[in-house]
Amino acid sequence: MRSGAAWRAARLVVVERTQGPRRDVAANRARIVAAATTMLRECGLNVDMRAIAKEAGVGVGTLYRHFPTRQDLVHEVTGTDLAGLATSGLSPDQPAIEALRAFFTTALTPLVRNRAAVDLLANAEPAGADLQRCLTHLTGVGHDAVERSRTDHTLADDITATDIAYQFLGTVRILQLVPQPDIADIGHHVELTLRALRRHS
Amino acid sequence: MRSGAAWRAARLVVVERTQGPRRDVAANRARIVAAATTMLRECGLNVDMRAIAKEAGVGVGTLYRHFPTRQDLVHEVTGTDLAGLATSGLSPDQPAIEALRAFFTTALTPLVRNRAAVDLLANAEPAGADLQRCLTHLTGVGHDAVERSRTDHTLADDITATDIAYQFLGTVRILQLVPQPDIADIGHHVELTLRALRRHS
DNA sequence: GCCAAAACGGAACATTCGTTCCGATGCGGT
DNA sequence: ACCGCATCGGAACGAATGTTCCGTTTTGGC
Repeated sequence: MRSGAAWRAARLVVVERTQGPRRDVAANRARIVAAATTMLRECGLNVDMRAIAKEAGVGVGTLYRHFPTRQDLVHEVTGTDLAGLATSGLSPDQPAIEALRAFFTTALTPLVRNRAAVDLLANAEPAGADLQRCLTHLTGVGHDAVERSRTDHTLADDITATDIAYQFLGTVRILQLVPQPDIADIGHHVELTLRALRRHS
Repeated sequence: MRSGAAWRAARLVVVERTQGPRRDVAANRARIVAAATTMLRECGLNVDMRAIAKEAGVGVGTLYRHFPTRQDLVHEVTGTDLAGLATSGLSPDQPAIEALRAFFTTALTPLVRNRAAVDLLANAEPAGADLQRCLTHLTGVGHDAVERSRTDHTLADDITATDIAYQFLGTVRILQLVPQPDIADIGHHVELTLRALRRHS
């Protein structure tokens, strides 16, 4: 046990951090994010944290200091790829059906190259928090589309906002099943989904 | 250690089993299947084997003697509920689109009350053996439908057998997301799916 | 009732994976 | 160059879960 005098001497060296984080901290964080991005994209949500740490060239302790839980890391990485879904809505000045086509295509295109993001939407437990948040946003978009269709009548009358949200997630699942989907596959399956929603004279 | 004479005496009692399994064996197997059916239906694929054994009133050892791996048990139980999918095809003497409606409805109705079966189809890894087998059967049905449509022209021209299989699985995912789906929900979402496949004059 | 084989129960083992802990390391201010 | 503290690496922990093993119990033919 240290004496009181020793404590006082030690305290003299206490220093305020003048600015920013240490250089190695920032570098490690960047390497972790880079490694996690690559591995989550390629392997899906179920990647071992140890594997990510190893790929990043750091210890698991370092990984957990930056991202206390697995979910924190997943959010950091999938946030980018889900942005097209989370931030965008229907562009104005278009019929409802065309706006939905644009929304679906824009949201799905970056998704299909990211297994983690697809897993998040296609395989998550129906009660999961992430999926619920996503459903809320999608239902909001669906609501806008139904509203818009009240003037342009491009959607079938029996389509609800919820239907649109579910159809989106069903399309995500379908694209997860297509091996190595390309732009044409996305276009085709979006087209089929739109036929389910569109008004047919 | 036993003497040689004792061994010989012991061997005299060896007897051929005249017929059938022991009574308790059959009873235990039945109880295991019953418990597993209930729990898998209600809780989905991720039920603890210990919980199934406990529910059945047997030890885990007994469970594993009857079903060496979890998959064996799952197959035993979901087989019944997937039968409508695995065994049935398109009924004859109907336009392709009507036959598909009947097939989808018949296959989906028993499914939605069985979380394990839904998990198997809606959340399985795209590369999983179970899903691949299912896809094969669905594609076969899809092929028949496309073929039939060559004479009755009730499906859109650009629909392929694969599209039909994917649309079915997309619908399973949608019904998994609907909270407590009833017959009306199944009918509605099947109807939407059929609009994606049907020819629109 | 006796006994050996069959079946049983459930503790123990093995593996996986998220997370925590702590002694070693090295950055940065003096 | 020194030294305290932030940071590091990775062993260790704990929980969940599939599977095995073995001492005990039950069954059924004699």
